[in-house]
Amino acid sequence: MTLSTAQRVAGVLRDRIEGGGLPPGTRLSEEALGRDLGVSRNTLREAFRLLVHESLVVHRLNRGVFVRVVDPADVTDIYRVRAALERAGVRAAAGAAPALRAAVTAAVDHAERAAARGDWQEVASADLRFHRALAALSGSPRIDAAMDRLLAELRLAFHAMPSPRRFHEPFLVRNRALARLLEDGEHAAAERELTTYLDDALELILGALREREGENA
Amino acid sequence: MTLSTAQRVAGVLRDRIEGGGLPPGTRLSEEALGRDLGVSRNTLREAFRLLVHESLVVHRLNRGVFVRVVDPADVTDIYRVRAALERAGVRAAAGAAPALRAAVTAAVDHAERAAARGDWQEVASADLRFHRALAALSGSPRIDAAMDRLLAELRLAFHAMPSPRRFHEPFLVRNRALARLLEDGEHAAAERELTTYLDDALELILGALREREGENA
DNA sequence: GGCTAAGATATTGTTCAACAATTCTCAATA
DNA sequence: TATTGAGAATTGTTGAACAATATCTTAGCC
Repeated sequence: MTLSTAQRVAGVLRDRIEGGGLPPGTRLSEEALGRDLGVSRNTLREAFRLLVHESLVVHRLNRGVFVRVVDPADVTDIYRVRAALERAGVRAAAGAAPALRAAVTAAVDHAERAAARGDWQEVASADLRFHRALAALSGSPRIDAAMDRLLAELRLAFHAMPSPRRFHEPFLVRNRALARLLEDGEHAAAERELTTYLDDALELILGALREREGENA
Repeated sequence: MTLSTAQRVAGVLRDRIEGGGLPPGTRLSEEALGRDLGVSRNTLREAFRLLVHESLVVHRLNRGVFVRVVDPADVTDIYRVRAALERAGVRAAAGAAPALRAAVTAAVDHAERAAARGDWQEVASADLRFHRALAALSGSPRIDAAMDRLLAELRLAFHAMPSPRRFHEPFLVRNRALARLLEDGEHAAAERELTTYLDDALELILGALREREGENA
């Protein structure tokens, strides 16, 4: 066993949260969960800390931990950071390792193949990989880790999205265009396109969140 | 008491680490520290998690927690991320809230006053505040938090620096120049200057680390 | 009826003691 | 010198207990 119990428990909870089994806002009771998963409260608390670090849950003193609720302000902020990190990647594209540049194109290829066979879940996943690959062009472990955390947070917000197809389809062609600009060394143009790209995506998500907000009111 | 015991303990350890009382590489024994601070092992472990989150310590399974050792590769990476975040701030300067822009100038003023009276410790602190203020121009809570973590990590590396004056003095005038470019709306020039600025600072630190490396060999 | 306040209940925060699992130490051996 | 293996030391995990805090209930009041 190379993973601690707390790490395994955190893994189970992570899956349940990302799978929708534990919707945003749910309170994670120490006693109930500990009994359910067969671990002590102390170990469960260590698992909670790990998830707090991934910002999948929030911890409120004397009140417990809750599945993170990602509101429109959070989404806006996440896109601000993404813009900073992905732009840095695009800027570094010229001097990036060939393997890192290849990963960008590979992600776009993958997304297009998934779209061709109508697997929109996989398209969504490949799209996230594409953006992570953009940021990874910087060759920075800390930027990679930051992107992973940001995209995990964003996945929580995507739970509120109705149709993955409606959201991802328009961006397939833009991903390809962006990848081509990078291959051709058009860095300034790529940076400009990336900026408007992210702005448009943000607007789409905010629109969907507002709709869902309306439903629940 | 609005702070948990674990948070207070983490605070004590943070001070000891940043104050140099616990040098990089030191192993933090649960039994010894718990006895010293008068808290149980479980509480101490929660405090450790908080410090791991701040990346002041690292946790190795079954081996314990150690004060973080920041090596040249880390410093280089930290500067990569800083460049991404501070450049994003500079880019957002035009539309930033007046209070955020004022904070940049205020930090430069503060540093110059501290230098005038020879308080180089305070100059160092004001310099960090200046760079945090640059990143904060984005108006993003996540970028602010990320910068705080990065600068905390960097402070660990500064322990190896011989003279704060030798390192910070040359940058006083460049800080002022950068702030002025921002005030005058010269954003492109500011971004260029920031890039070379950070490259130069990185070289200086790496040089100092290499020197110290030589001493210990 | 609705509101406030006091008390009862449930949950988290912290400690302790014990044992299991893993790593480290170091002497004996080839 | 390198290796191995037993013993020591340390971390990982558990369960129970009590304290501190939050939440719920209910009695009393307007």
